[in-house]
Amino acid sequence: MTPLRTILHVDMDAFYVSVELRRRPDLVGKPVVVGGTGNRGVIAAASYEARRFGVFSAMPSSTARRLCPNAVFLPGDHELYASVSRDVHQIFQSVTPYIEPLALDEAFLDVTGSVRLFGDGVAIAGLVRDEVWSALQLRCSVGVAPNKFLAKLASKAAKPIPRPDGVHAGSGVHEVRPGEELAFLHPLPVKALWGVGPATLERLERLGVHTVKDLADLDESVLVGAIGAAHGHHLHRLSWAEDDRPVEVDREAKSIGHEETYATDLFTHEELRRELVRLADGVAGRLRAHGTGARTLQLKVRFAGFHTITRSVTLPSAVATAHAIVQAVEPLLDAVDPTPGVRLLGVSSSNFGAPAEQLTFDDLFAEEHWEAAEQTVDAIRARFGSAAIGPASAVQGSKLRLVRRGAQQWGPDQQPN
DNA sequence: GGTACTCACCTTAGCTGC
DNA sequence: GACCGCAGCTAAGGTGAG
Repeated sequence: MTPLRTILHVDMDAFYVSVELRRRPDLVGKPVVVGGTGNRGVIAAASYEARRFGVFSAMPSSTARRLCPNAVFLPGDHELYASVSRDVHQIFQSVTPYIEPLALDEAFLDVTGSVRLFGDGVAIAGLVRDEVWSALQLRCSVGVAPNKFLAKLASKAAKPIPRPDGVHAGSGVHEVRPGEELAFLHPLPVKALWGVGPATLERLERLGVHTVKDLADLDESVLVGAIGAAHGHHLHRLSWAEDDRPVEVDREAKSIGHEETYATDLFTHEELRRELVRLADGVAGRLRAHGTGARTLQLKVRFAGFHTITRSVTLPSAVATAHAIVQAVEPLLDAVDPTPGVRLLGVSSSNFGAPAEQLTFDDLFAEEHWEAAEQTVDAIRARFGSAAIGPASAVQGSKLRLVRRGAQQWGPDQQPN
């Protein structure tokens, strides 16, 4: 029997849009979307007024334009949202040190040890909401429950509701009390469960499972047979409101990667290599910032028809320079036929460890020089910005294009005419 | 016909060493 | 030398989340 916990899930309401509205108050109450402005972009966030027209995050920008032609489309500013997110987390810190960030706009808070100081979970949720509003002029919804999974569903139940006739205010805070878990959980559609996406939903519906109760009543062995052992056991436990995962304060990243969709497809190895150098440069910089290196490097290629392949290589020792990453990944890229057209290229790194431990003396000597050079680049970027300097081989002729991290978070921008 | 980016985790298959 | 079972690793693809 696990001790009773009080977990909050705090979810900012239309976060990116709300941050934009602070500097564009003239747009308050209007349909506003933030995301990729180009035809290959997607929506990152939509105001509740835009949601009334069926516009939601992750929707292709072109679809959103069709559904809501009057919406104001704003390009995203990832660095600004990250900065505001840090301000929000400062407020969380005032009620508990046990914070697990899930994304820029949401986090779990374990406030079990804070109730004696601040009151019960609902009181703490109210405190957080009030402080976020008064300090930052941002709204959030809070779920209160004995575990993470229920807290997350509860925060969703507290959200504003966009309907064709208008936006209806949500409760702001929703609590699932101990003993009331199944009454809250079982009527929900099964796709509300964390871990049920389109593919799993289709398999579950083939078994006649539509609600969480249907899933709970299903024999666990049937579920495991349909969706696999790990996933099946996990979902079965969730359907009975069982979730003892702790709020993890210091989660270490296990992979670091960059990928980019291009406004127009690439057809030559020369173009691909140039993009590979840019991506490797970005990945290497982040590896060094984390004070680590990576042994496994993965190349991702998405072709014009959306078919995607991955190719990976595991090195004998970890690397942390763009030079070494390009050396490792380039042969994988050379084996790819780009003639169908490449719309996306990505490089990611995993299997972290201290770099350059097992190299030969000659390798080490050369790698040390690259590392020193790239550390100098890090220092220049820290002072003058990430677009101030970059590898010459990533630049074509006079067309300097050093995109800062997050600048194309939601797809390529609209192409100038 | 339209689908970004980043990260985590799982499954399956193949290979290697014992 | 051939084969088996097992564990561990790697590679590739898939799924899901926010």
